[in-house]
Amino acid sequence: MSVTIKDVASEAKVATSTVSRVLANSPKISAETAKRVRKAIADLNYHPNHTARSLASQLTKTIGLVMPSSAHVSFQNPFFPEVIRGISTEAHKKNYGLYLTTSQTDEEVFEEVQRMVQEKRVDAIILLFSLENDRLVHYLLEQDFPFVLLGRPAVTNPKDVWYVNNDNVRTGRLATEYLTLLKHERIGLILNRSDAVVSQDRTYGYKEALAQMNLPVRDDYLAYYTDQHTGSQDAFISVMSVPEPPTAIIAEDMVIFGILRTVQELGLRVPDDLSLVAFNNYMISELASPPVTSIDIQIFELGTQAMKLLFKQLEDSTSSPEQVIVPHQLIRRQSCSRWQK
Amino acid sequence: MSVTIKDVASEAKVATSTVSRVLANSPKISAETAKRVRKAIADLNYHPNHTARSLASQLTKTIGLVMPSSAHVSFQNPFFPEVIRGISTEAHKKNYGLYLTTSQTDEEVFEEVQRMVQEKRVDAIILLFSLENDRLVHYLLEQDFPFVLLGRPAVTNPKDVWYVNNDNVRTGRLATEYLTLLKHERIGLILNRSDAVVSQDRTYGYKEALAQMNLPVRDDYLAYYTDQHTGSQDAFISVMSVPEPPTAIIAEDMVIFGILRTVQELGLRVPDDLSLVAFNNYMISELASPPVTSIDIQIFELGTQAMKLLFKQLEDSTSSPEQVIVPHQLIRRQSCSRWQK
DNA sequence: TTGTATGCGTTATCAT
DNA sequence: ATGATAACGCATACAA
Repeated sequence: MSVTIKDVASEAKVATSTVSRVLANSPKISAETAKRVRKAIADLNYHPNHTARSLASQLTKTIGLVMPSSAHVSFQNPFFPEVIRGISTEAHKKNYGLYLTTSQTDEEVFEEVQRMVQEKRVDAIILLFSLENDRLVHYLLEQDFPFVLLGRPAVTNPKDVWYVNNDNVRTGRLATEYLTLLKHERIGLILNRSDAVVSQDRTYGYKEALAQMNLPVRDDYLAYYTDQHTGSQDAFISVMSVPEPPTAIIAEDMVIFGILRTVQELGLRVPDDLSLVAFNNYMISELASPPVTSIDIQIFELGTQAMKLLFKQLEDSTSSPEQVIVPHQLIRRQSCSRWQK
Repeated sequence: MSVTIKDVASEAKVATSTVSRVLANSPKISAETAKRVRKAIADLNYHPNHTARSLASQLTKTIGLVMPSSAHVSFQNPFFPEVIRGISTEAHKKNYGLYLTTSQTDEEVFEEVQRMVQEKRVDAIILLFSLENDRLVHYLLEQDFPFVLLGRPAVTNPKDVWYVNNDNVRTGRLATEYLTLLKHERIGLILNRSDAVVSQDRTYGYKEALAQMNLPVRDDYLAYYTDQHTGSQDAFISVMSVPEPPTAIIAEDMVIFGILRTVQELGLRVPDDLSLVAFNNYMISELASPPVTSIDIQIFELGTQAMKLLFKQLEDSTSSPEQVIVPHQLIRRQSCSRWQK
């Protein structure tokens, strides 16, 4: 078998507890013995067993990452890799590990989270998405299990939960206002699954902006899709097929990309015939032709902030929940133009 | 504290070992007591502690996933989310968890892997990429630690390692041959970091195909980038700037996407002025305008196969290494046309 | 079929 | 400052 703390202890002629103290950099240890122990550790190439440590300390030093069910949100969405990169960067600094959970259905996701919690597989959880009536949030709150939500919590008392979010009512409004300033009066909005809180917030902001300009909210200018790949195309086509179709469309980058192609097939030109504003500012919106105006939401930053918030919570579990709103920014490119009928 | 196996044992008036056996579905347990124990488990809402289990059984039931350093391969590459989805699907069936490691530099990646192994944090590892002179493969081989490589191992004896791969010499050749059949004689190849084995294999296949057609291999038609975002654009521009520039380009989907835009800026048309063949067939190549001909490599399948191979290896560690080659397929779309000078 | 006892590799609590 | 020793929660060899 592999070398354990006992081997180190006997090699350095001390007790295991002493070795443990050296490992923990305990101050009350003589420089003398510390040195001897370290030498033994090096000589034997000893490395503490993580599982045994976890059991004794009751800490796994692991964070559970919960992805949305792949049935709904395509893994193709660059949001997740990027936010995980942010989380990972921060977690790494404190030697925390990342445990990833990915399931097909919402039900399976819930079960996996339940297992993580009940089996004490992780110390805390980051939910990478927020849904309306989210069982996960309720469950974790109820279990008093440390977690951070990425997105706005759709619960009765949001201040009870630690979360990181963009102000998506404002991103929705900003996209819309920008287009109305360009004299657009018929603006379509295409978003993913309607039970996503982010979709709801953006819709709300969109409606606010329209109301402010005394423009009507037309339901046939609104579409939600579930499957990003096929659904978004359908949504676009249906929105464009109504009488007096929109002169501008707002949607996520990934969707805009597909739209760009359909637009071309229809013989339309962007931005002359149709203006486009995207959310999220993935790399793709910069590379598209034409480059697409998009609202940057600082995904990496969302990740680092989430991890930071989680550490805060773990350090002092009695402290009251904190929230962070990451700023957004409209990145203007070449997909919008002034509308002249 | 939470409810343990002892609580269940006393509740059901049996020994802890009996409870443990029921949990393990041991055959030598009377239906009677099994029932009583299960009731106690349900009543107390007992769930075995994963850490304690791991320590006693010396099994973590966790697989370590090793991503390439984010400094090199952008996380934006949809390959990773998709392959992880495949791995996850298979892992889920046997109740294995996924531990994710992501680092900035190659050095950090190595250190993280070392820690995973030494601290026994995972039972096995899947390397999601393969590099030339890969320290990781050598290290894991040397440590006799179970792992599966995604890609072709660049070691002296590949048959020593369990791996899943596409035949990338053939994908490289296929892309090239397809273009030569369309009468192209000047074909550019743009790939990412030159120390990636997949890039080397595709380059090899490309050269094979050219040789077969008695076409010269021109170094100025070849370009490698490290940063996908900016580097690939530079690579394309430099390849197109040579005397007698290529009439066709082969590259990864993500890169093709950027190329498509540059092509438009240059006033060229695809496929009339330039033909394009992509590798990997990400969703993006279908949505591009025009839709891009791409070689599908079944990324999801790569993931499931990797996990299956790993399970095989864990079940019988004495068995000799196995390899799986996942088939590829040319998906023809509208980015290629016959060349007529 | 079931119970007893020991081990898994640490940390933490008492002593000294 | 250091050493014994008891947890931590479960699995398992051995007994019965």
